[in-house]
Amino acid sequence: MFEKIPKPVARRLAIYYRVLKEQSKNGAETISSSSLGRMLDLKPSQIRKDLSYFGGFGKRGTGYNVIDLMKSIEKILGIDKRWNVLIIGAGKIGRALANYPGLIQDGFTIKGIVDVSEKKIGKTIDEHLTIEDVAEMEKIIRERKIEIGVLCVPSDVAQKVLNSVIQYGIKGIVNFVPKRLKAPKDVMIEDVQISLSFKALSFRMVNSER
Amino acid sequence: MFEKIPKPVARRLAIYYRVLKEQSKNGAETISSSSLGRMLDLKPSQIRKDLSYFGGFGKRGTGYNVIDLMKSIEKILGIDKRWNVLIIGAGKIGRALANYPGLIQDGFTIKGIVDVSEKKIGKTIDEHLTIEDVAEMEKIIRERKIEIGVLCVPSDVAQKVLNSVIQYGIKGIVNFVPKRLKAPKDVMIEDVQISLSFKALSFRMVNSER
DNA sequence: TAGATTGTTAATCGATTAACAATC
DNA sequence: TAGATTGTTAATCGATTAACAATC
Repeated sequence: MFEKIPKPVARRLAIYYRVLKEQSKNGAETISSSSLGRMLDLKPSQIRKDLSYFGGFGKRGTGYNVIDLMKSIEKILGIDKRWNVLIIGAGKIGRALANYPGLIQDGFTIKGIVDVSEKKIGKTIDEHLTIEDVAEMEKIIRERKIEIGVLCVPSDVAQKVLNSVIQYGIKGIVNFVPKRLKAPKDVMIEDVQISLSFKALSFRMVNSER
Repeated sequence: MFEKIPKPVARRLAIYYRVLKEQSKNGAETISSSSLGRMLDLKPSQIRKDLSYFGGFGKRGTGYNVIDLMKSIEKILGIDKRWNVLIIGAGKIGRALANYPGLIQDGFTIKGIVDVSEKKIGKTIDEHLTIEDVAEMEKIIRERKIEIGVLCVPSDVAQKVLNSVIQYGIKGIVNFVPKRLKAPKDVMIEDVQISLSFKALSFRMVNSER
């Protein structure tokens, strides 16, 4: 029924979305695949193909209506609704994400942040989120209808913590832990591995003559 | 002369490196592509192929010597030396990275963090890094021989800041700004786009039936 | 109608994988 | 020698791109 969608497409849609949002603020009414391509250094045909997996959003001769396409991509990406998010681990990264405006703006609501450390529990982040006890996690997940967990715990406990949150019903994980985690296939994991990006950069800097 | 190396290889090497480091701590002496593959959910042939771009590191019948392979990958990735890093922008993300242990351990030395805000300049992060004035950036980059800049500034000034640091001689950028930045091709940019990962997760959660 | 731009097909390019001879 | 595992080739798979008819 559906044509298979290449993996890189989702991320590119999110990139198109970002540009469209910006363009709509600037008052642009329409945009063509070639102008979008120029802004993003992508081939126009790739943009058209990416969109074509989900429908025909453009008008021949004119291009795409900025607002309409933005709304359509919002639906495709599932950010036309808000997702309830729990941050697990109040270390540096966890706390930095707690009020990350990029997330809050685009459909993600941080409903809580938990940690094990006595010292951290009870502390407030930017006057509106209080670090809670990880022991309360099950209750928090169920009562606040948490759908996405952001894993920012030490590597050695990551798999254990993941197993718990999955038991409590979470279906999506953004994983900041530098470790391959196992989960049932109905649980989606997206890895954000900052230190891999640094190493990839190092590699490119060292091997750039090739 | 050299066979072209597929883009995903650098990141996988960094992943192999992580596992090898772990394994060497556990006292493992050798590892085979199939056991590594099992741990990482990768095909053994992919691992062997990835390594083969850079040499023959294994011994037939036995596998790879853990320490030797680790050292070899360190060289390939360019993390056998230390890189001097400047964090540009002392917002949440910038400050979180300032003492990120994952970086410090694996070859990256944070030599400074700068910001424009009067309020932030002079403040100390974790008792060992002081936020400096972005006006000092040129001096800092030249004197401390900064090679890598970590861009954590607001989107609207990102390209301008990037242009400056490139002028000051920086050759590598880890970009946390959600924007496509332009740079001469001898300057390497690695994008870390956290909000794209959240959107990609949302996409997968919504479209998982497909 | 003429010009612009889409949506889609088919060709190309790039990455992964299976298979197996080489060899420890 | 027999068993294990590499390094490498060739086949397969997946993603991108060019090309163009359709159509606004």
